[in-house]
Amino acid sequence: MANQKSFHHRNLKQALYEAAVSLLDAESVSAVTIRAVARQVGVSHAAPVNHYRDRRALLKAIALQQFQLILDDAKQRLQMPELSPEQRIEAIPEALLDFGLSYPNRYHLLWRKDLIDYNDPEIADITDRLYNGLCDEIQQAMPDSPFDRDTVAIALWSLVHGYADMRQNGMFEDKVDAVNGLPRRKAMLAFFRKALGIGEEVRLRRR
Amino acid sequence: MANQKSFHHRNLKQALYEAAVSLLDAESVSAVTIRAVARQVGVSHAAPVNHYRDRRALLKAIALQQFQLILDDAKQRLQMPELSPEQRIEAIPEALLDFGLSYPNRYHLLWRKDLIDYNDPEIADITDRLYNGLCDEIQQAMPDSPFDRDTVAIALWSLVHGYADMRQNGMFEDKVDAVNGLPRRKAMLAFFRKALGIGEEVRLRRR
DNA sequence: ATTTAATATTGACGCTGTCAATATCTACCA
DNA sequence: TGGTAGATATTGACAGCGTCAATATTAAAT
Repeated sequence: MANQKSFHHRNLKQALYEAAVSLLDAESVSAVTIRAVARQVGVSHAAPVNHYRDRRALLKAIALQQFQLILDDAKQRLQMPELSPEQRIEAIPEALLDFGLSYPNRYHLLWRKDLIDYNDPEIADITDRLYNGLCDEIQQAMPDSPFDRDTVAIALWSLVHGYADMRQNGMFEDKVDAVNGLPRRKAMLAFFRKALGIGEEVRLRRR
Repeated sequence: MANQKSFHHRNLKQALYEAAVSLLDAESVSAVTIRAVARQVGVSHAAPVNHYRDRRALLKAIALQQFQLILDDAKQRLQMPELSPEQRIEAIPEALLDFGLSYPNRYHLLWRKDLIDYNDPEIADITDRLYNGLCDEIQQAMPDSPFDRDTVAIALWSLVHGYADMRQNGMFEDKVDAVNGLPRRKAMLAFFRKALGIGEEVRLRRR
């Protein structure tokens, strides 16, 4: 007999997860409902409870995975040879920014405190790893600064988070800086680099 | 006869608005439901429809009012005499930041694209006024820059928005910079000011 | 006073998350 | 092999939500 469509889904948990992410990317986080995900996979509305206790558990699973993707990307950037100090400092922010611009809905979910429990040990662990990683690089690259590590880290994090969030909600567009010809995102980081006080200045293209 | 509790609420629209803001501040935007607001005011669940077409209309009214408060605050800051160029540039960002830290739930609502329609003429008008105001001040204060106005405006806006948003979701706390003794929020702006290339440096307190 | 417009109520619909009771399948053990 | 225990899925229910339609009440205008 054909076991292709058995009563028991072969890997329902995985299927639910993928359907959820798909809905998240295509629609928004509000479209990621237990029932919609179940419908998408073709099971009954209460089937997911065996794999995800409730909606928040499903969203947490998604968030954890996305944080991991960002962390992996950042690690990979930091393994490149011969990085300048500012490149090392900007590795994690760039990873956050790339992710945020590539997957705006997933990114937005990561910072919804009504949906994600930041006191959850797993969530706290991975967000701490990202933040502490940034602080470490700042400490390494600029041990003498009129600001403590946290100030620089928070400023840099706020900058990329703010930009990613505003791009996600459509407030800004991705134009090119009219003076130096850089994409806005790069121009913004180059501007910020002046505050770091390390690295080269941006050269004027005209004027 | 006592007209205190007539069938027709004297000013239901205002009462609904106030109840909604109260719920928003005390709980979160998800607590601002048509039915909860109606309950709070003591009318039936469908009474609000006469004053706010639907939930989004209610949230829009709140958002408009809050944007106006921010704009008014910014205008007031800009009317102070003898402002330095960087003070003028930072007036609107500071107004955003103050508001965001004072009313985190209201602030968060302002940037929820699933709840607020940024193409709505009134919303677009007031957000444009804020953004253009910032650009104007930047243009005035630093006409010669290796970055165009928008880059500087977006960087500054992103910085304060990112910080306010992360404070709102609890990622950061309001500590004091361990090196220069400034509150994080001020230290962050002072750090950023270095990128502007105008104004004084922050002085070290120790080290 | 009577009509008209504004405003409020009641009840319904389909959606949601979640729970309890039931059904079915898998796996393991006698 | 047969049978049972545990995992997994279904069905049905409940309350809360936004929203609409039908109805009732009040205020204002004629």
